[in-house]
Amino acid sequence: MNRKATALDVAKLAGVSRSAVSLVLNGRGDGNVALESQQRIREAAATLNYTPNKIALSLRNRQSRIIGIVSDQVVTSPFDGNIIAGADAVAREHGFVTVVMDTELDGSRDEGAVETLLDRQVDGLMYVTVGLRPLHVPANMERVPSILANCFDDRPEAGVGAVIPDEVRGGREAAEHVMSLGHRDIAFLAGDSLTPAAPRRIEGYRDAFLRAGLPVNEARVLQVGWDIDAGFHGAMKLLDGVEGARRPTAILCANDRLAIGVVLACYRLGLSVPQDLSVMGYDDEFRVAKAMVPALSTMALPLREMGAAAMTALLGDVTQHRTQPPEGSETHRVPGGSSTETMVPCRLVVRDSTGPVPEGR
Amino acid sequence: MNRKATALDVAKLAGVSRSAVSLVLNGRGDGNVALESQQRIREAAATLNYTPNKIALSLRNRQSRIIGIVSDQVVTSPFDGNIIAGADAVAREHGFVTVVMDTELDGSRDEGAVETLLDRQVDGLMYVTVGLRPLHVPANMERVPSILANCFDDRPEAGVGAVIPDEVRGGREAAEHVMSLGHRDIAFLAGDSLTPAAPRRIEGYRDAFLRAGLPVNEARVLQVGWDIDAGFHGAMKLLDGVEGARRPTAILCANDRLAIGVVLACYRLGLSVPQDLSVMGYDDEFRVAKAMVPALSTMALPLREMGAAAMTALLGDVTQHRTQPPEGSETHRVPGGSSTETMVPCRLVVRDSTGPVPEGR
DNA sequence: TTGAAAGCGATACCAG
DNA sequence: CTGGTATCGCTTTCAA
Repeated sequence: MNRKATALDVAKLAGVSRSAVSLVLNGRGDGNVALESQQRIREAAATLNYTPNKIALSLRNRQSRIIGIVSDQVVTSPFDGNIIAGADAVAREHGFVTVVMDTELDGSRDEGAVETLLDRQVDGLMYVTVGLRPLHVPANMERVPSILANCFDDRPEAGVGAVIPDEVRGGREAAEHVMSLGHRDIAFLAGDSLTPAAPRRIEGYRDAFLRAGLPVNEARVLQVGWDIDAGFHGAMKLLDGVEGARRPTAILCANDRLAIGVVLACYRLGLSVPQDLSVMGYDDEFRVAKAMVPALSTMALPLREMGAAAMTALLGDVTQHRTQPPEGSETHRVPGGSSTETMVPCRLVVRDSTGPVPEGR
Repeated sequence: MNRKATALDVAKLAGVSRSAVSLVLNGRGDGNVALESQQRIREAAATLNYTPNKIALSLRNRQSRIIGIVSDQVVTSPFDGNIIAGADAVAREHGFVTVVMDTELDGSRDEGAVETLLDRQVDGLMYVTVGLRPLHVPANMERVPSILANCFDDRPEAGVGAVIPDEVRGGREAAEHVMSLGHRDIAFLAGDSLTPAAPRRIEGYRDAFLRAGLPVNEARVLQVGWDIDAGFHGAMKLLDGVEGARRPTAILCANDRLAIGVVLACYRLGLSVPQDLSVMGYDDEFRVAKAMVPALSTMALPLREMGAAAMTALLGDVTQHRTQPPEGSETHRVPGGSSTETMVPCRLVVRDSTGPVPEGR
């Protein structure tokens, strides 16, 4: 627990002044400090195991190199987690650290979280949500460069930039995948209309039919919820007691857990996947989609990419911002730049739960 | 983006000195500052929306009020996530903030993470792992108060305290639960022996038989892995083509995903759960165990509690530590106090996947 | 080429 | 009861 070495300790050991230490260790030694002094300084720093105190640095530079992340719910979901992981990796590359505050779905807590983070002098702020949704951006967020990931500003003018997945396209490409296998009677088991994710995926599903010149059978679209049991009961409704020719040949699910429920229902009814019925998930949930029996074909959410893209944009803003302030001018956040909506495409993952349409259908 | 107000601004507006501001705002005003001055100071602070700069505070107090958390893999698992959530809640209550660095299972990165965190002057460190396991504690961790959650020091002397779940007891109580329903031929589908979790749960399973005065049938214990497909194939081995009377009547799984696989296999074989076979999970994974069809009986890991317990112990150490340093003494981390292993019990959750043993077994 | 000094923002001690 | 001053650790400017 010995106290860490300071620049002064290094200076003493090397027999020079603090300033010299600072210069040398920041690469501005050449042309300012004698070469032999530089050498001694570096050695001293090494033996003392010196690293500058980031807190002092932050105070001095008025820049903490901390990015605050406010999250819906990191906790229980792989979703936020992966976005944050992607963001964090980019931040780390640039010498930033992230601190995340989780509101655990208590919307009233986000103002406080932003406040705390701002008090800590974060250089930028990112708001991440588990599911795609409009966000009422906490008031103080605009005090520093900010960005939204997996959510978007609920005000029409879109004050804060956002990075979101292209759900419409995802839904469309999922449908096109099974269509390419010959399926025409395709059901869609959606989550709910509380968040825009399901509606957008459904929109994509409709687009696919439109593009293929096929009619959409609205009775095939069921909004059932998001969990395994919802998938199970939804599939039962679609399949149980329904004679073969009137059954859909493929079921698209709005997430992988629904797909588990569907497969469960199929097995219970003695149906094989994908021989009798093709099933698709959505999300490519870690340790689930790939490990299912059969392994799930699914539409992977580009979570890490979204996090990385969001952080890249944010860091751009942060560093730009930093060099800017003309000392005392009431700089308002410049619209433009990051205050746009960036759509990241989803990725089709074909595994074993989708196959050719059964003979005669 | 106007620069935040400083104590000096408040002092100016109130027409007093910085020191007065400091005293009043820290509750030490009475008896030191005139009442009317206090009033003016408070007003000034309010109108300027003043909050002290935490960075300056940290520098001054040599205490950052930041706890660093190094994690295996927050990202993709609800496991770490919940531990961290529990820890974070406690930290927040005490005015601390946590910053977590995820090594994403790259063991070589934890030294670096600890280094970064230490550079940031964290007041304490916590190491969290996804699965229970022995940990080679990174060298520098001992420079500040530290604790392990869901892992334990691999050195025999146990230098660093740890909070872990009582897996042996969990395994035993899971077995006792189905025994209480009349089951005697009980199989155990374990993960693997790479981590201590499965072996300990198996040990508990054996304990249950021992206590009940029953023999353990070692052929009923299968170490298959941790995923859905492993559960599926494990169950197939146990059930497929095996005549009724020679089948186990209950299968205990080392996690909930294995249990999903087992149920999948049962349905495929035309077996009902729990009428023909009782199935138990482990972990009580969020959005999985409860939503399964049938809802899974399981042994809940006390993740939040573990996180909370670990943070409570750590904070105790941190604050104690702080008042202690006799200025320049080579204080070594005192063994005792938190450097013990705390076992947190798991919680039996009975749902619909376990039931009375079938007639005649 | 080097060292001394001025902040960054806040606290605490100590004269006045 | 109050205000000046040193300090935390570092960077940067300015003289010597």
